[in-house]
Amino acid sequence: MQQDLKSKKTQDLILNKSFELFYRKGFNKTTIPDIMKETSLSKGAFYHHFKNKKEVGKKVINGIITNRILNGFINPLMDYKNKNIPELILNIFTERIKHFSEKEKLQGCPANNLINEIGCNESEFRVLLRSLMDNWIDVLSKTITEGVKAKQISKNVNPKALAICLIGSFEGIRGIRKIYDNDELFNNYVLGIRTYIVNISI
Amino acid sequence: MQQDLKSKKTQDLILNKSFELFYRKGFNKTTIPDIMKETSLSKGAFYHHFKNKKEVGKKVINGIITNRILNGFINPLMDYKNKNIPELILNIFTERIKHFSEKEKLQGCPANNLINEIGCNESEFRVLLRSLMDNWIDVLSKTITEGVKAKQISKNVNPKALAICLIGSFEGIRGIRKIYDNDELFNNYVLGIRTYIVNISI
DNA sequence: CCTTAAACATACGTTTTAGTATGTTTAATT
DNA sequence: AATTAAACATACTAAAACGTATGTTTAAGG
Repeated sequence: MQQDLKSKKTQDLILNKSFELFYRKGFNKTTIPDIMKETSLSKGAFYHHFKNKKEVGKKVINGIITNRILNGFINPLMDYKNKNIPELILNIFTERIKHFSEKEKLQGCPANNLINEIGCNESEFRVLLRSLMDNWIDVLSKTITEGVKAKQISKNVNPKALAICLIGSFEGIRGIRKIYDNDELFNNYVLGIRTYIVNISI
Repeated sequence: MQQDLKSKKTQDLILNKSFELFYRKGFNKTTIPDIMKETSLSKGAFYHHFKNKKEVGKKVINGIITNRILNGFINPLMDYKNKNIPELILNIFTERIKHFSEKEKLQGCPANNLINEIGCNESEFRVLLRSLMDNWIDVLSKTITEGVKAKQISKNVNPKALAICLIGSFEGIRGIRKIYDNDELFNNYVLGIRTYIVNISI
């Protein structure tokens, strides 16, 4: 049974380092030798545990990347009870952005990077990324619906449309931020979204 | 002098086909043999006219990609006189999206693709893409400012913040759309942005 | 017309990468 | 303790890519 643990540990090491490399260099620019250097393992180890880079990519999406979105942006939406929902949304989409690390500012969103790099070319990645996005959109829509029900948000608002605009703008800005060196873009984004949210709040 | 014309013609051919390939497969996945196959030219021709793929990339950004943004999204903002500016903005950011070709829906925005694929890793690309974005943000901000002056847009609106939110959401949505097969995302985006614009219009 | 240089094409050398095959070590089982 | 299989390491093959070097054709100029 201890062997299973060791196996799991090396697999996780490979997945974690692969994620870091995908995030930093992009999926296509990351080679298996790159991963080996980063893990200090050998090619034999890699091909013993994985079929190829694509399989690693799929597991990274389903594991690390999905968990990042879940922990950072979906789960915080779940416990909306006893909270002001416009405020909750502002917290998630604007307050949080102010505390991003330099790496997160410079390298954007791992999910969005993958979507843009290979979204339309790798059917298996597409499916995984899509269900991730579907889930995010769904949960956010439902939260907004609760906000409307609670009369905290104008009933003229289409919840799914708002959800998609929030997520889309967030990801778009995180992408564009990658070519800048300062926080002006983020600051303006925060301002613009706040105006939007304030205008639809009751 | 006819030789100059021919040279220009082959260079343009290489640049155009390269753009198509970058757009379809991504910059990193596109190889020089790919470009040669597409142009029906030889490697000799390529290296006679260009130093390497990176130089082609820079010229594609400065030429084709910049012109696409200029023609499609910046120049239409220029002649705002005698026009309702909220309406003009809605036209550019929402009406136009409805008439995108299948390719444009599936492959996203060439500029945004590049930004996300190599934005933080290729300093020379960064600079070019940034000045492109700076220009877009600037012109849109000024147009919005005119809208405020003309009392068509609420004076509570921060023009640059709105500009950045519009562009960011537009690019973000064009990216996410790449993993979907239908227009639902676009339709919801259009709804959400319309709500925003209507709310700040006078 | 002849020379020369530009506009290509072809062939080659080198490096990189994916993937495999085979060897070695480590841990579990009998 | 011996066996066996998993967990690696090392060595190798084949393919692809970049870039160059060299050959050939085409067009311009004297």
